[in-house]
Amino acid sequence: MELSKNYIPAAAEDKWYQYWLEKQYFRSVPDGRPPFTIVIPPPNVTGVLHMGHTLNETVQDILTRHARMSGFNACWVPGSDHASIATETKVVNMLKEEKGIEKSQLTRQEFLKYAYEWKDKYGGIIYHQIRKLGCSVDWDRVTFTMDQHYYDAVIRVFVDLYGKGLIYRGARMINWDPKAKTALSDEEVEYKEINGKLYHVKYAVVNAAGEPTGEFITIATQRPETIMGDTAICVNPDDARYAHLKGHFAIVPLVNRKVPVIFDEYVDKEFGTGALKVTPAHDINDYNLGLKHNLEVVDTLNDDGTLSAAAEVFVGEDRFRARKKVVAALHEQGLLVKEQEYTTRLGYSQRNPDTVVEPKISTQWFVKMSELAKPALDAVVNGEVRIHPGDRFLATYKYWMENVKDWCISRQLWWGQQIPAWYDAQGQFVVAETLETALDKYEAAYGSRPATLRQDEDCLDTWFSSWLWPTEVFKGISNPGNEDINYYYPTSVLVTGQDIIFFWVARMIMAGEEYHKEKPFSDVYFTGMVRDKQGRKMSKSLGNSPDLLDLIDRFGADAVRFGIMIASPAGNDLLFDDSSCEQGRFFNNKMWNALKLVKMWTPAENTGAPVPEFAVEWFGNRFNEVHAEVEKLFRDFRLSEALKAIYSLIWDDFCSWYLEWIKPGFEQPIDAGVYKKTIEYFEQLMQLLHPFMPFVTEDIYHLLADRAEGDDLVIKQFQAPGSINADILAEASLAKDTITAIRDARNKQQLKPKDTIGLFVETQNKQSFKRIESIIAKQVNANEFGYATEAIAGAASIVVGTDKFYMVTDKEVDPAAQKELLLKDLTYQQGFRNSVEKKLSNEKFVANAKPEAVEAERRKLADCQARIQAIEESLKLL
RNA sequence: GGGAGCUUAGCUCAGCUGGUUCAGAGCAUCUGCCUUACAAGCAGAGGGUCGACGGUUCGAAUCCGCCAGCUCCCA
Repeated sequence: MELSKNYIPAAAEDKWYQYWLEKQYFRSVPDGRPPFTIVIPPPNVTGVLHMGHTLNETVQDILTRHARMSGFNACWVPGSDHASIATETKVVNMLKEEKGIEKSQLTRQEFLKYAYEWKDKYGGIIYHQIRKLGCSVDWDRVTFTMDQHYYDAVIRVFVDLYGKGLIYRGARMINWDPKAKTALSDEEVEYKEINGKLYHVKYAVVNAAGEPTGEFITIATQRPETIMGDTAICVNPDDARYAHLKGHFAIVPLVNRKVPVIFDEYVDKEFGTGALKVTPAHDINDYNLGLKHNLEVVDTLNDDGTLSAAAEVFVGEDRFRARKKVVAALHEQGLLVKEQEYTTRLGYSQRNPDTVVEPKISTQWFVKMSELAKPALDAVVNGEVRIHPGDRFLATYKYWMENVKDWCISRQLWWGQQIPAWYDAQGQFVVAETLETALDKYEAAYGSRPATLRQDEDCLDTWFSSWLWPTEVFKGISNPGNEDINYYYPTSVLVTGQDIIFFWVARMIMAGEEYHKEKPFSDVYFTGMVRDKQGRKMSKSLGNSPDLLDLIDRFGADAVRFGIMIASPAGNDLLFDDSSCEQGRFFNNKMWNALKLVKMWTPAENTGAPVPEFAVEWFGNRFNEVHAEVEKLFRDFRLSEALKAIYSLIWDDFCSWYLEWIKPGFEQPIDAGVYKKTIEYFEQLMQLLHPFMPFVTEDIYHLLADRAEGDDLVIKQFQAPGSINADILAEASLAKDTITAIRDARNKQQLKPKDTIGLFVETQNKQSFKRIESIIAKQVNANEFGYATEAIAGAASIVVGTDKFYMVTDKEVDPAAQKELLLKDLTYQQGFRNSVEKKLSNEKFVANAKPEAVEAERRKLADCQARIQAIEESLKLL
C-alpha cells in the first residue's frame, strides 16, 4: 500500500470518529468494571466553543481515554446549559435586530419557542465542535439543563429546599440589571475600576422644630442623582466637628425633605467631609444603616434605571442623565461646594458588560447558604474532594464558604425553570410542583380552595439548575436510586476554569452533600485561562480567539490538541499561539514518516548482517521508564508534562536513535525478530500517545499491521509498565554521548557526512563498549572501531567521560580546532573540580551531609580528575 | 485595603520532597548537510550571576523574610 507523503488529518479524523461511534466505544453502561466518570461542564448555548472550552474538553478527553484504556468503564457525559440570562439577552437582541420584534410584544410561550429554536441551532454547533475535536463522549447521554426530567428535578429541589426552610422569599438589597430588568446574584456582578467624581454638596441644618440654624453640613457623594432618596445624614459619634448637631436635622436639596442627623461609627471621619448622606434604597451599606436606625426607604429608581415618581424631580430621566441635571441644579442653587476626581469601583452586569448594576431593594427568592456551606467546606478541607493544582485555591474556597451570603435565585426572565410558587389575589402563596398540588397545599394552609392560583412569573438562576449537573445527568434527583446514579456517582474528575469556583464548583459540592450525602466528584482540575500571544484574555469582544473549526481545518484536530496541551500546566494561564499547533502538525508528520520507513522494510530470517540486539533491548527499557513516568504524571494531573515526555520518547528516542540504530542498509532486509519488536514498540508508542492525539495514533496503529475485529487502539488496554535495567540505560547514554561527541568532532574537522573515519578508544572499561561498538561505528560513519592502549599519531583525539577516542581520517587534522575544544572542556572541568574539592575540604560538609551525598562528591571528584588527566594527555600530543 | 499566584535563555514555559538526570525543553539564532522516512527534515553549536536584598543551612533556582514589577480574586 502506498502511503502519502505526509499525514492527511481530515480524512483520518472523519473516518475514525465515525468508526468509533459505530463500534459504540464511547457508550457506557454500568458493568462489573470500576467506573470513571466525567460530566462535561456544559457550555452554554449562547455561542460557539472558544479556546478555553477547547482546552477544557481536550483535558477531559485525555483523562477519559486514558481511563478507558486502563481498565475503567469510562463515561463522559456531554451536554449544554440553557444559560438563562445570557441566552435570553441574545434571543431578545436577535428578535429585535432580525425580526423587529420586542420581547414585550410576545407571550411567554411565543418567546420560549424562539428561545428553543436558538438553543437547537447553537447547541448543534457546539456538539459538532466537540465531535470534530475527537471527544470520546457518550452521545446517548446528551443532557440539556432544560430537558423535561432536568426541569422537573430543579423544581423538585426548589420545593424540597423551601420545605426545609432553606429557601425563602423576602425583600432584600439585591443587584439589579436595569437593562435585562432582572435581579442578579452577587457572583454575576463584575467590578471595574473607573474614574468618577466626588461631588461635595451642602445641606442646610435645621433644629428639631425645623428652623434653620444658618449652618450647613457638607457631604461627599459619587451619586448625586440619589439625593432625592436620602433619609438621613450620618456622622461619626467621635467626630468633634459634628458633635453639636445631635438632635438636629438637615434639609435634602431639591426635594426639601427634613431628615435626621444620625451618629454611627460606620462613618469614616477621614473620608470626604466625614459626613455621609444615607440613601437606604440605593446602597447596601446605607441599607444596613437604615435598618439599624429605622430610617425611611425612598426608592427613587424604576426598574429600567430611570428616576421614579418618588424622586419628585427629573422623573423618567435615565439615572446618568439625571445625575448631570441634579449637579446643574445644585450648582444653580449654590449648594455644590466642589467636584473632585475620584477613582472608584463600579459593579457591572456580567452578561450586559456595559450596564452598571444598581443596588436595589427588591422582593426575591433566596437560598439560605450557611447550612449548605458547612458540609461542602468540610469535604474540601478534609481532602474528600481534591483540588488540582495543589491547594492553591483552597484558601479562596474556604474564604468564600466561610463568608457565604444568601443566594438570590429568582430572575425576572422567561428562559429557565419557572418558580413553582403559586399566589392568590391577595399575594398569599404556597410552593408546590404543580398547580394541582398547590391547590391542595393552599387549602390545607388557608382553609379554602380557590378556583385557580397564579404561578410566579419569574424563573430561576441558571446556576440553580447547573449545581445539580453531576447528579441529574444520571437522573439522580428525578429518579433517585436508579442504576446509573448508583454506579456513576460520585463522578471522578471535574475539569473546569478557576473562574467559576463559586458559581459552580462550590454549589455542586453543596448540592451533592445535600442530596447524596456525598461529594459530587473526587478531583477538581482547574485549567488556566487561555490568552492570546500578547497575554490578553481571549474574548469575543476583542475577537482574538481563533475559530476552532478553522484551526482544525488548518492543522488537524490532533495538532490542535497537541498545541493547546503542550504548554498548559494545570491552573496556569497559557498564551496560545498557532505555532504550537504547527508543532503538533510536524509531530504528526514525523510519526507518519517513521511509519513509512518501517513499512518499507522487508523482514528476513537470516539477513547476514549483525543483529542490533542491544538497540532492541535498550528501547524496551527506555519505553518502560517513560511509561512509568507518564503513569505517575497522570496520577498527579500533570498532563502537559506527560505529553512532553511522550513527545520526546517518540521523536528523540524512537525516531532519532532507535530507528537509526536498527535501520538496515539501503534495500537490505531487516532481521525478522527485530522487525517484529519494532512494530510492537511502535504500537506501544501509539497507545501511550493515544489519549492525547487519538486520530493519528489509531490510524498508524491500523497501518502497522492487519487487525482482527475489535483490535482497536481506542480500547486497547495498557499493560503495567515493565521493569527497567539501569545498566542498559547507562550503556545507551554512553553510546549517545560518544556519538554526539564524535559527530561534533567531525563537524569541527569539517568532515563531510560521507567521509569515513577509523575510531579507536583508549579506555579502562572496554567491557562497557563491547555491546555498543557497532552502533557507535554506524552512527559516526566509522568503517573501523578498535581499542587503543596509547595515543595514535596524527589522529584527532576526543575525550568522552574519562575515555579517550582517536579519530583517524584521510584529511589532515586541524590542531587548532581540536585544541580549542579540549581547552574549553578543560577549563570547565577544572572549575568543576575546584567546587567539588572545596566542598570536600569543608569539614562541616563531610560531618553533616548525608553519607550518600559525600560519597557522590568523592565519586565526582575521581571522575573529574580522570577526565582532566585524559584531556591533558591529549593536549600534550598536539 | 485584604488574600493568592507569577518573575528562570531573545520568546513561551518545565524544574515534585534543598546535594551532576540542576541550570532544562520547544520556538528563535548560528554552522554544516537536498545522507532514498521526514528540508514541515537531519547532524551539531552558542545563549541564563534562576527579579532585588537579607536569612536558615555544610550546601539554595528550590525553604523563610522583605522589597519591586506583573496577574487574578475579594472588599
